[in-house]
Amino acid sequence: MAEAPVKPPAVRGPVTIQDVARRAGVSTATVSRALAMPDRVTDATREAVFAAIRETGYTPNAAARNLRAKTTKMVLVLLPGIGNSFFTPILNALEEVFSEAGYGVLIGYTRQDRSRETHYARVIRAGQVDGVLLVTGHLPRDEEFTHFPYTVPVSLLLSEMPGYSGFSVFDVENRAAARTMTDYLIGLGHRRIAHIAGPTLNPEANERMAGYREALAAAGIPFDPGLLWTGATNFDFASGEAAARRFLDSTERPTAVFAAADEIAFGFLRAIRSAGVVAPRDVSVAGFDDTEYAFHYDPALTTMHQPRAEIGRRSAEDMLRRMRAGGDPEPTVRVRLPCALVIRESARRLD
Amino acid sequence: MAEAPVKPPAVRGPVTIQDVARRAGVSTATVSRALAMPDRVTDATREAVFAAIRETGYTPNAAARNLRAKTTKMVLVLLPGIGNSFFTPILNALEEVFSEAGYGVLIGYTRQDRSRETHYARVIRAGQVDGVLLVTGHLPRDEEFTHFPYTVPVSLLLSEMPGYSGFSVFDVENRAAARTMTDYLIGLGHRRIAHIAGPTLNPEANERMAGYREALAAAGIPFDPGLLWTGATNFDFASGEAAARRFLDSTERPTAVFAAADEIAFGFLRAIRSAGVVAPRDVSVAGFDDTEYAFHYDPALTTMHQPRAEIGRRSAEDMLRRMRAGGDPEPTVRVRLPCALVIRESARRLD
DNA sequence: AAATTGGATGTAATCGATTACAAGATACGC
DNA sequence: GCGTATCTTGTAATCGATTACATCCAATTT
Repeated sequence: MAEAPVKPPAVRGPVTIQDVARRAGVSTATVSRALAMPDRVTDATREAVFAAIRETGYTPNAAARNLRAKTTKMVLVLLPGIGNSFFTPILNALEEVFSEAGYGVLIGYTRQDRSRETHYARVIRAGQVDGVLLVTGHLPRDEEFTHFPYTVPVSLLLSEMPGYSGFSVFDVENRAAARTMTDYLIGLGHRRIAHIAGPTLNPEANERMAGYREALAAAGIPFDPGLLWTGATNFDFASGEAAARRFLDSTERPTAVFAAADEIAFGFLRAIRSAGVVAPRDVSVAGFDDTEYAFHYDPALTTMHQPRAEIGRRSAEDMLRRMRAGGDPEPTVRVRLPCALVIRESARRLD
Repeated sequence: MAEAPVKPPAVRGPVTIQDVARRAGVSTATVSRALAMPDRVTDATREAVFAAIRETGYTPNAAARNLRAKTTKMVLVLLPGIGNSFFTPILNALEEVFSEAGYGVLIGYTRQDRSRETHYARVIRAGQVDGVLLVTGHLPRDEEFTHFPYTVPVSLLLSEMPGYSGFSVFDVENRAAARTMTDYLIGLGHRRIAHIAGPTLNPEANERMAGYREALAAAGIPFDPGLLWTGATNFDFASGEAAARRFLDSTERPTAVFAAADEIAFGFLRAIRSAGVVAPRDVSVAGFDDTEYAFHYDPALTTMHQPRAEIGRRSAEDMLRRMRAGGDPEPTVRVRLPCALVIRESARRLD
């Protein structure tokens, strides 16, 4: 008899409200009430119920509760599924707010795949979630989304969908931010400034491009189509590398390059370095996003800070408000946050 | 009459199996059967049911199904909630396999917070998920996890838990990998090799440290405690920066530094660079993980590749197998994958 | 032509919680 | 001492699907 035997949990298998009621000597209704409205039962009853719950290790069955309450306490977050480290702060903030409020966070990666979009649309229609947050840049191509009102509240994060309505939108002032960055580069004395644009079909990418052109125009610098590098299919390293080939092949290279995303800038920086071109010595480079690596890269990247965590937090709070409203047509909101210029090492004053 | 009015969906609000049954002129049992076992109903009936489903836009209610079937088709993935870009490939692979199999992926960030761990333990006990994947490095401190068998299958990813049993474990050969890396640095002519260890309490960090010491011993290099830099609280930039201060203050600096994680290496690289020390010119640096930035950093990082996506995929497949087994005590597995040395630019032969 | 077989379908119980309603108990006022 | 208001608790319906069992009908066998 070397050690005391480990005492197994009192009850194995699913403990139901019936078990608790029997043990506490009350009805299931009373157990339910003791849990939901503790002050509607006598002190003695409450004690007995809680004791029985403790002894049995009871946890209410979620499916039964959901069925009755027509609510699931779950939200679905749809992400594109590529370049995910960018989305991490958003996801983190969302999980923080939602789990605090007792909601579970279901994630779905659509990977731009239509069948995966319909898959998740079915999850929504099946009443498996109380709300949906789209961080994909577009609506799932499914009937669920072709008509307003939707069965559950829907929010758009980081991008808007002109022409559609019925959801809250949380994004940043892409155009103004790109304008600010370009103004900054111009202020450093640059006049031949290239822009590595994001995906052509992406609204944010186009806003950033517009901001870039706006700044040039305001400074009286004629727009040179040869310095607008499009063709990116994503905000990723590869797009930066493609741009680097263009840069290196140029007869007259730009003195500054403004990338539509940090990852694009990193891909660009790495690729030109292989050719012996170093930023900021030989060319100034700026990014957009202020991802965690912007600070830690070499050179530290001058970029526009996007308040990703704040977008996550605020959209989660708005979603909670709308979900709690029940079926009522709770008003949606349109939140557009400013970005902040973060000056680091990768761009410098032109000699 | 400028445009054709948009036709709203046939039915608004939740469509139940009753609605479909009524419309198809059959009983709810038949609808259910037409869906679950199409060959057990006549062609005509099946047609009628499917037509009714199409017309009404019916989707089975998940809660009702879960309640009856005692299954939720959901898995919970618990993550530490810090340094998340490292976990992204795992999460991606998990979502891919699970959603393909019709399972939803619920994420939870524990942030090492006890209350958050119990929160998610309650989610598990409530029968809200059919399986749990822990990527947190430790078991949630909750009664649910103090006794085997658990209510649902549990798997451990990236770390093991000596002394506990009942779950499948998927990790990498940390010790052998660290040995290989250290051997490689020794092979480059280095003898004063420092190791920036991971968190003291982290088993993987300790295995890597053991591999480092093993290699030194095998090469006949006496272990110098002054070159084992502990004190990291996480596998993050900050720990690398702290190590950099130690490096810069050293009277006799090591010629090579092996960091227990890529992010630690990046933090180290950036901090020494501020002091004018450049890798690999002045010091060779190696990492561990092979995160996406290892390739894109400057200098490109020599590191050990951890097959994160494969860990995600294989653990998901094992989990599916165990969940499908129902309540039977399906055997667990122990998968330990090898890492691969990835030679890039940050470490070089000692002159 | 009657008996038997098998396939298709319907009826109703079931999963586990919540909650409207009913009933019982207690206290209070007259 | 009795009626009424208030508070507590129990009974039973309900949420929407699945499925064991019963039933019905047509095809096959004798």
